[in-house]
Amino acid sequence: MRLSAPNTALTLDRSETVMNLKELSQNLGLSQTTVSRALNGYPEVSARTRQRVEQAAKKFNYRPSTRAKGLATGQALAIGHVIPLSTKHEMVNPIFGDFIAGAGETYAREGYEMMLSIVDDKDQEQIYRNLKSRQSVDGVVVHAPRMNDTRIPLLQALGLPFAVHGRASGCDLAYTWLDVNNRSAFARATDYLCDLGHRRIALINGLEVMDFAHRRRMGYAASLAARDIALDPALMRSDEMTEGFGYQSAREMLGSSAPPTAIVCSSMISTLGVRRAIEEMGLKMGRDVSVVTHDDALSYLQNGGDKPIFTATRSSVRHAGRRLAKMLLHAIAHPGQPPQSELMEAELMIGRSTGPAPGKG
Amino acid sequence: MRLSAPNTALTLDRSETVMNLKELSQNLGLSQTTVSRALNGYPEVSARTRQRVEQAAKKFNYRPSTRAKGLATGQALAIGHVIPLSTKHEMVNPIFGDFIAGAGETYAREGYEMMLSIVDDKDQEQIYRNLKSRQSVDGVVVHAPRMNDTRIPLLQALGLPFAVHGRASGCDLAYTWLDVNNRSAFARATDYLCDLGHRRIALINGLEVMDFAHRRRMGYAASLAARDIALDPALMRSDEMTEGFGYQSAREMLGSSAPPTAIVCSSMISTLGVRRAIEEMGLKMGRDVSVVTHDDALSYLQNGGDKPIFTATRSSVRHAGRRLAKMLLHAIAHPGQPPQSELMEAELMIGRSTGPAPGKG
DNA sequence: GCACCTATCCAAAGCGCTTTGGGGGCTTGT
DNA sequence: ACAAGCCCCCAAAGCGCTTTGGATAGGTGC
Repeated sequence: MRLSAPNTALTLDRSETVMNLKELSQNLGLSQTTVSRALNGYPEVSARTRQRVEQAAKKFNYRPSTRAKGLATGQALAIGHVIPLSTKHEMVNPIFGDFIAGAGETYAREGYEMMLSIVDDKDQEQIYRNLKSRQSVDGVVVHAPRMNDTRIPLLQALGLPFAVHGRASGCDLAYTWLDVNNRSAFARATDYLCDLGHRRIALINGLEVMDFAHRRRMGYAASLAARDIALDPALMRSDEMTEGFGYQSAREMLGSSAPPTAIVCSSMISTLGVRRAIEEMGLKMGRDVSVVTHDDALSYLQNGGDKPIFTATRSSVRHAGRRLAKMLLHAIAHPGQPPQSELMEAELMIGRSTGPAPGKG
Repeated sequence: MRLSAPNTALTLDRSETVMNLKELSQNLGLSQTTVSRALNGYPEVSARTRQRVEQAAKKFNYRPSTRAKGLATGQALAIGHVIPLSTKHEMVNPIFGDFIAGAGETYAREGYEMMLSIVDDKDQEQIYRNLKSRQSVDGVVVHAPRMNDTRIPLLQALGLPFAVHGRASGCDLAYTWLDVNNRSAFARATDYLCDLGHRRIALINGLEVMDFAHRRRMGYAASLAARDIALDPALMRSDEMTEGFGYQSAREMLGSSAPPTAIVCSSMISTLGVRRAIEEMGLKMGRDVSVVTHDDALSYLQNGGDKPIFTATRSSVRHAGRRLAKMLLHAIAHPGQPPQSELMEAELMIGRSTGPAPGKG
């Protein structure tokens, strides 16, 4: 016997069937053409008729089938997000949640859907070809671009509209992108530490095949170079930004014979590991070791308010999602126009994790 | 004047055009029927012809249009994931990334696509009705069920196949679900602490309108009750599981006149905040304060290997994603069958964050 | 009163696929 | 040699929508 919840009793029967345009128009005694036009805001329909149609549509809970509409119009009203899966740790970048939440807001507002594929690097090309030839999306967002990323020329060749979250150094094509100014952010972070008297400044970075990580290192290096501080390979680490990586790196570097007095770290998550290492070693963050991190403003990892825990270069990845989605939809709606791009400056927020270099206060 | 039609724009070579069945079959000198059958593995096609067709399809990079195929078959070959956005902090649950990575694996293997909507609670019902009437998905995954969750009867009434990640207490309908045994996990965690001599054990829990959080508290309470330890409201917190919440709660409770000697925490993220509080107060985790957390085995937050940092009840949310996706696809493929469900036991991993109660070692 | 608009509405042709209902050839059995 | 039986293949209908190219009716101007 089927149990019935409060309001389901009557709906169970009719519920399985979905009303279509034909039925709706028969119901109204109108042609499909007129009903379609009424609902899509065409002018060839009298106000009275339009109102009747809209009421009936609401009453019968009618909404056009995406598939049929797409087939007829040639649009998918969907955007694909292809999220690369880091093969090494099978890691899904923790920022995707927030980025996608931002993008999703925009899509919802514009009537688009979001299609997600999480794929291994080796399958990337196939996926894009699939998306194109199956025509399941009107465009795609490229996540986590690498240096000389091959996806960009591929998408351009395929003629599938796309927008990149970040940029790809070494790729001189024109395309739609939105990026944080990683270079200047990390230069400023390093400058700030230098100004506090630090000379041995470590960099705990993401994988440097990733474009953002490469740019961050450039910024870091430029800042040190400007003060004639030589780069010390022993103070530079680069890997996937897990908590464990931050811990491990900090632990090793701080335990070495020539430890850094400050650390610049590429991710809040890794920074949590850095803090763990610092405290485990009986040091005090902000006094014995200064830390600057990059903060993507993730919803579950707020870096304090007035007095942030960490000094950080801050840029909301969620906001980036919203913006980039808009840019892509714009590009899709105006195919002729040259691609837009946007470079956002991160703000340097001074928190409690930095202080004068030991012995220089 | 009409602007350049879609395929005449700045057409980079041939790329803009996508081959369709008609062209492919003309190219082969076969009917669409035969080509379609050849590609879909029907037996009415000779091996030789099938091979010819497959080769041509590969050569021309032909793949059937999802829309057209869906329209013809009535299937969407897509699953919807509707992710509720916590209105309070606009927070996207950090476990979604890993869950979705797991589910995505299954979908990819079975030829399904994943459709994501991130929506405010108030729009939930509309979204599900939309998904149903637009027929854009064959089924949906319900995330983050609450107690007496209204989505379950709604989906049942709509006749849209669904699977729930978790369960909804108070909902006595039969439906497909997969859950961790939260109650037993937290009972065991609490038992373990009690066995170590702890009597003042705090609970830092998720929002208790969420079903999982409610069950966890039940487990915690049952364990204490079994030892005649009274519940102390001052030791129980419940909110969204951010790092800040963990910090705040631990800070306040540990700083009170009757502090806990142990803490059970519902999330690794919050636990990082708990650790921060502990260390900031000059206490030592595992000696002054014991901590047990629940570990969803997120890819970027590994809890050590042989000697985990945290004692934890562990259950891979990614594995849950894989499994639940399979169960949903099964339900879709076999509409008549009664719903499956699966209760996974979390394993209790002993780490370095727990030790005998102070003064009882 | 007649030609001419304008305002509304409609029938029918696709969109690209699957699937039904045949229908030619070629092999068998007798 | 003829009918039956297969094996392969095809033409055409249909999925639910949009859109083209009229058609109809009522109002206008002369």
